[in-house]
Amino acid sequence: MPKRADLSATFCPVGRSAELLGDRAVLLILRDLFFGNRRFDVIAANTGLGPQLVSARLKLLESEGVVERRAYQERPVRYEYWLTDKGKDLFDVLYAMRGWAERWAYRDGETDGGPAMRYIHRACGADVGTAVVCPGCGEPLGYGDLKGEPSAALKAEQARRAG
Amino acid sequence: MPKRADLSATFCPVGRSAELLGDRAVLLILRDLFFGNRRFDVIAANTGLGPQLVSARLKLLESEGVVERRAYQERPVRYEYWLTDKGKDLFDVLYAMRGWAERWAYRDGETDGGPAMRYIHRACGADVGTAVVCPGCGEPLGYGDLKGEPSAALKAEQARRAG
DNA sequence: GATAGTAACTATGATAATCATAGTGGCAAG
DNA sequence: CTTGCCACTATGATTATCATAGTTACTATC
Repeated sequence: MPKRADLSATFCPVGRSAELLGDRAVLLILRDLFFGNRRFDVIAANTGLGPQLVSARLKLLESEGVVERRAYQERPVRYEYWLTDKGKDLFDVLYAMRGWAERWAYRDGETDGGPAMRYIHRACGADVGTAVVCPGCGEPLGYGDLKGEPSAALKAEQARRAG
Repeated sequence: MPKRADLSATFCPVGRSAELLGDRAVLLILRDLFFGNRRFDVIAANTGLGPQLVSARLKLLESEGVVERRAYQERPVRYEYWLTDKGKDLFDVLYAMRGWAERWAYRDGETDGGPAMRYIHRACGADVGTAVVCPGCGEPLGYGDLKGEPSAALKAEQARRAG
């Protein structure tokens, strides 16, 4: 590839987002961060990405202010990666991607009846399906309002990757 | 690059979406399609992508059932690209990306006071800001419910690209 | 009827991002 | 003092991307 064209100059908001989010590695790493995986090796294993790519993307995300590197121990110094407020605010995007995939990206019989990832509204306990507004209580759904539960098939896959 | 790793095998819904959406060119083309640009050359000019990339991605989107190619004239045969239902359902993702960028991706003074792209709820006329539920009437917002109006700066940029 | 124009692509070659695999540095535990 | 853990960096083959130019199939103008 040549140097990838720079979109940060555009005034279009989708273009600006695409500059960061139009990258498979970035999306997968963000997914893991939202899932609560904060360690380098865990992210690398679970995304299936090589360490070089993970390293490059985490640096990028940090420079964009989406991710923050925190030492969780000295001697030897070890780091974890945490989402900043700007990063947490990307939840809506990932949640929309998940909703679309649940509706369109699975063949019949591929999931065990339900969605690949089930979300429960913490406030009222309702299964929200793929809605952006809780079907139980009508509240808008954002980061922190939801509790995710992977299906059996997804759990098995994650266990396989970690192992 | 080597052959890009295949994510379509994963059970994770974000992974499946990322397989298609984790690509700058795909996102930009989708943006244009939602904007109502359906002609090859218009899309190429407005996205700034080379014709080869546009061609490859439109073929991909068509094979994924997101886009449909329709002849709008015979002799010579000319095609337009239309979003399918599966494609239109991606609106939530692009809208979430736009919302995030409006909140985080502009420096002060870069936009002329308002957002780069303003959305009005057709049903009640309210400016929805970056909300997923109309702040005026409380209805959830989806594709077709909104009317977009680019800011002066964004309009100027689009005119420049088209010219 | 030769030339110019339009729309939707395809062809070519240089560049650089990606993957797989292996290796490094700092430290603790056995 | 060897093994293991964790967070990376280094290397080399592969291939996607960009910029630019060219092609195809017509219609319209001179």
